[in-house]
Amino acid sequence: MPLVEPIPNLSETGPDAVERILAAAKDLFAESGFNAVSMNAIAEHAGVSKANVFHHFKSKNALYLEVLKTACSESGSQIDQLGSGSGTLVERLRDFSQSHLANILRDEKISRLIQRDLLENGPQRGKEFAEQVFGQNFARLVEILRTGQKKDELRKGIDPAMLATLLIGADVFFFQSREVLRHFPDVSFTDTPESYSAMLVDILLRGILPQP
Amino acid sequence: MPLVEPIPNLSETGPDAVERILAAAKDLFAESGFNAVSMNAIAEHAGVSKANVFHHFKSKNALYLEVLKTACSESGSQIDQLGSGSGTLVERLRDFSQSHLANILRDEKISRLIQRDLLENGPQRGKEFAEQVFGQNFARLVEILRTGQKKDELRKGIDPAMLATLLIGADVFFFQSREVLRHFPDVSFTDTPESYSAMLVDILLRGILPQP
DNA sequence: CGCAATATTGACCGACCGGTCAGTCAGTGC
DNA sequence: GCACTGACTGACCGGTCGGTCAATATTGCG
Repeated sequence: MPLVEPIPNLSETGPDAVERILAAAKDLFAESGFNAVSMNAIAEHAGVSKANVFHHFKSKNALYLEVLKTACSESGSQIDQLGSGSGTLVERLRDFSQSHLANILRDEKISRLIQRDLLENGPQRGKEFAEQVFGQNFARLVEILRTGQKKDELRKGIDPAMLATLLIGADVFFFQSREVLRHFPDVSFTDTPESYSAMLVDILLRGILPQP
Repeated sequence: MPLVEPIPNLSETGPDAVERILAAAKDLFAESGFNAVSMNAIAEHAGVSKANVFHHFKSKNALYLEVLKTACSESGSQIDQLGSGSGTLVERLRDFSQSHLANILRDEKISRLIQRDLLENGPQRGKEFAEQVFGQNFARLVEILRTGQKKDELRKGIDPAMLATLLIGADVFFFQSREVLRHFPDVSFTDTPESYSAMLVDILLRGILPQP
C-alpha cells in the first residue's frame, strides 16, 4: 500500500524515474533507516517496479550510497556561505549560530539520514564523514575563531576547536532532542530555534556568572 | 556463526537463561539496532535455542522493550547521586559535568541503545522518555540552577533550563560524535573527556570574551 | 518412586527479503 | 521493413525472518 502515489504522470513529462527512486529512497531511508526499508517499498513509493530499481541501481547498498552522496553534497553546499560575512566576531558568531541551526532544521530528512548513517556505520563512517563532508567547514570555523582570538576578540584561554564543537554540538543536540525537550515543563524554547540560538550565544559570550 | 560463545558453562551454574538472553539482546540491539538483529542471532549469542527465547519472551518486541526497560532503570539510577553534593554552585557544576559525561561513557551500550530507540521511534517515544526516564533528573538539575540563581551564584539573565540543556547536550554530543571529531586535526580532546568537561565548564563560567 | 509443571529443543510455517531473469515495449537509425 | 537499444515488467529464486508446535529433558514436590 503505497502511502504516496507516484504523481499521476498525466501524459509523459514527470520527474525522471531515477530521480523519483532517489527521492523515495531518501524519504524512506531517512524515516526508518536502511534495514527497515525494503526495495519493494521504495519501488512502490517511486511508482516503478522493483526490478526497475535494480535496473538503475545495482544493489540496495549502491542505491543507499547514492542517496547519501546526494544528501551530503546538499548539506555541504548549504553551509558554504557561512563565516564569510563581515563585521565583528560577535556578530559573525550570532549569524553562524542562527543560520547553522536553521540549515539543520530546513532539510530535516538529510539531517536524520546522516545521523542514522553515523550511528549504524560506526567509526569507519565517522572518519569518512570527518574527512569528506564536515572537515572543511569545521576547519574554516576554527580558523575564523583563531583569527578572532589573535585580534583579541576572543579570550586567550579558549580552545577554538572546543568552541567550534560547542557551537555545532548545541545545534545538533537541539535538533535531535527537540521531541524529548519539548516535554520538560521548564523548557520554553523548543518551538523557537532562534531564541535557543540567541540564548546559546549570550551564554557563550558573557558566561553564566554574575557580572560586577 | 556466533561471534561470542555462550560462556562454556562448565557444568551447570551459569547465569540464568533469561539473563543471558537479556544480556545478549542488549549487546546486539545496542550494536546494530532492532531491525538488524534476528532472534536467531540473539539465541545463539545467549547459547539457547530460538524457540526458548520465545518461551521466555512472547515476541521480539516484548524482548526489546524488556531490554530497554532494564537499560533505562540502570541509566536512571546512575544519575541519581548527582547534584546532591555540597559546595558552591561552581564546584557542583564541575562535578556534575564530569560525572555526567563519565556516566554516559561508562555504559556505552546503554547510551547507544537509548539513542537508537529515540531515533527510530520518533516523537511518541520522545515523550515517554521525557516523562518516565529523564524528566526527574532534568527537573532536579534545573531546580539546582534556579536556586543558585536566587542566591546570586548565577547571572540573572540566564534561563536555567537552557543552561541545563547545554550542560547535558554538550556531553551527549561529545559521546555520539567522538568518532567524527577524532579526525579533525584541530581537535585534541576526544581521548580525554575530563579535559573536554573542564573546558566546557570554563567557557560556561567565564564566557569567551576577553576579560578586562 | 510417580507425576505434573516447567525448561528446552529441532522441525517447521508463511511472509517477506534482496536480487535475477526472460521477455515486452517504445524509440531510433538504416 | 528490420535490427538494435535501454527502460521497464511480472514471475520467480534461495534465503532469512518472526513465530509456532509437538516432543523431549529437567526439575521439584507428594
